[in-house]
Amino acid sequence: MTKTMKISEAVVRRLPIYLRFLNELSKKNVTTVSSQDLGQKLDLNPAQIRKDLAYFGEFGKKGIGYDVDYLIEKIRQILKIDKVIPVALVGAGNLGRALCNYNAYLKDNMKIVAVFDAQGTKIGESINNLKVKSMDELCPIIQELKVRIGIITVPAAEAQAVANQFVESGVEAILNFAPIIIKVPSEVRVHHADFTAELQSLAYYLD
Amino acid sequence: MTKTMKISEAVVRRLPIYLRFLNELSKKNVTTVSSQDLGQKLDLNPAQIRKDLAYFGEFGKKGIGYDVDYLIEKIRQILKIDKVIPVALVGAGNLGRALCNYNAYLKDNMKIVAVFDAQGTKIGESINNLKVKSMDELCPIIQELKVRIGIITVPAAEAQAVANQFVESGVEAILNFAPIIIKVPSEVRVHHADFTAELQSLAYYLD
DNA sequence: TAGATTGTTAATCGATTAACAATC
DNA sequence: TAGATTGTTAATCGATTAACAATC
Repeated sequence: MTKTMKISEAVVRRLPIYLRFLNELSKKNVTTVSSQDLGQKLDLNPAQIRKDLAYFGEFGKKGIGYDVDYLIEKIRQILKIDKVIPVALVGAGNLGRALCNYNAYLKDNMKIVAVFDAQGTKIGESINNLKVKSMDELCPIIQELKVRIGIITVPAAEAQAVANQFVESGVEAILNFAPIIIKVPSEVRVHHADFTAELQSLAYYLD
Repeated sequence: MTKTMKISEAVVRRLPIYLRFLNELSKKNVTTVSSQDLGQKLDLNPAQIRKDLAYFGEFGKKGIGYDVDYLIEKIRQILKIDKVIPVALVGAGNLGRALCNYNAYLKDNMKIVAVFDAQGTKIGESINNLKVKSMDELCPIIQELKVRIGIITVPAAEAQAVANQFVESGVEAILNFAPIIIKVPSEVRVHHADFTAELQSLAYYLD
C-alpha cells in the first residue's frame, strides 16, 4: 500500500498530531506504543490510527506495537520535515511576532528565515534575530533563501496581494491567517488558520 | 427540517465563512446573493451551501436567491452571536496579546472581557484596555462577568491545568492554542487551533 | 504456547454532489 | 411567460469503524 494512493487530507492532518505525542513519549523514554494507547491519548479510534499509518508502510510489529523513535523518523519523512524547510512570514504585527517567537519551539524543522512588512515604520525592526524587510525585497530574498512556505499575517484587505507575491516568487504552499479566502493557482497549497471562524463556530455549541 | 436534527460539525464550521462573506457583500450594498455566487467566491459547491442553510430554515427565495442582510441576521442567530458573548483569555504572551488586539476586529459579538497570566511580572500590565489579572482571580472574575468561552494561549505544559480551571469556573467552551490535546468533561466543547500542526501538514504537499 | 496487536478487508456510517420539481 | 434559483430527494463518494487472520 506504500505506492501511489491519494491520501486524504484528514489523514495528513492527523500525522502531526501523532508526531507530537510520539515526541513526548520519546522524551519520557517510552520505546513502544500501541494504536490502543495512541487512540486513548488522542481521542481517536485505534483502527483509524493503524489505517492512517498503513497508507505509508508497515511500521508496526504484530503483537508488540510501534517503536516510538522509528515511527517518529517515519512520520517526519512522510511530512517531509526530515530536512529543514525555510519559511517566510509577511506581516510583522502582533500575530506575526507571536509566530516568529514560537519559531524556537517548533524545532520540528519549519524555520522562519525571513520577515516582511509593508509599513515603513516596521522595516528594520528586529524580531527574534530577524530584521524585518520591505516588500520590495520579498521576491529576491525568497528565491535566495529557497523559501518554500509562506505565512500571511496581514489584514484581510492585503492578504490576496501578498499571496500573489508569494506565488510569483515561487512559494509552494501558504498558511493564511487573514480572515479571507485567498485564491492561488491549483499547484499552490493553501491552509487557512482562521481563529475568528473557530471562535464563532464554538459559540454554536453553547446551550 | 428546522427541528431536532444533529447538525454535523462540518456544516457548523462553514457558517462563519458564509457570514464573513455576507458581511462583505452587505458593506458593498449588495442586497441579494445566490448559492452559485457564494460557491464561486468560497470555493464550495452551491448545492452544499443550499443544503447547509436548509438545515436551519428556508432563508432563500426560489428564482431570486438569498437576501444578504436577512441571511446575516439568521446565521448570527444560529451561531448565537446575535448577543455579545463574554470571552476570557489565559496567557498574556505574544499570541495572547495578538488575539486581544484582534478583538477590535471581531466586532462580531465575541468580546474578550478578561485576561489572566500566571507570571507575576505580567500581572497588572494593560492589553487593549484590559488589566492582566492573576490566576487566583480567574474563578470569581469569570463568574462575575458571566464568561462563557475561554481561550488558552499558555505553553503546552500548563494548558491542561488552565482548562481545568476554566471548567471549574463554569466556562462552556474552550479554544485551545496550546499544542496539546486537552481533556474536559463531555459537556464542554473544545476546539484546537493548532498552527504548528497546520504548518507541518502543509509540508506534506510540497513536491 | 497464550496473549497481544498489527495490517487489511468488509461493513457501516456520514458527507458531498447531482438532479429536478416547485416557484419566484 | 421564460429564466433563474431554491429546497430536497436520490445517487455518489469517501471516511470511519469493526472484525479477524496473521504473527510477534
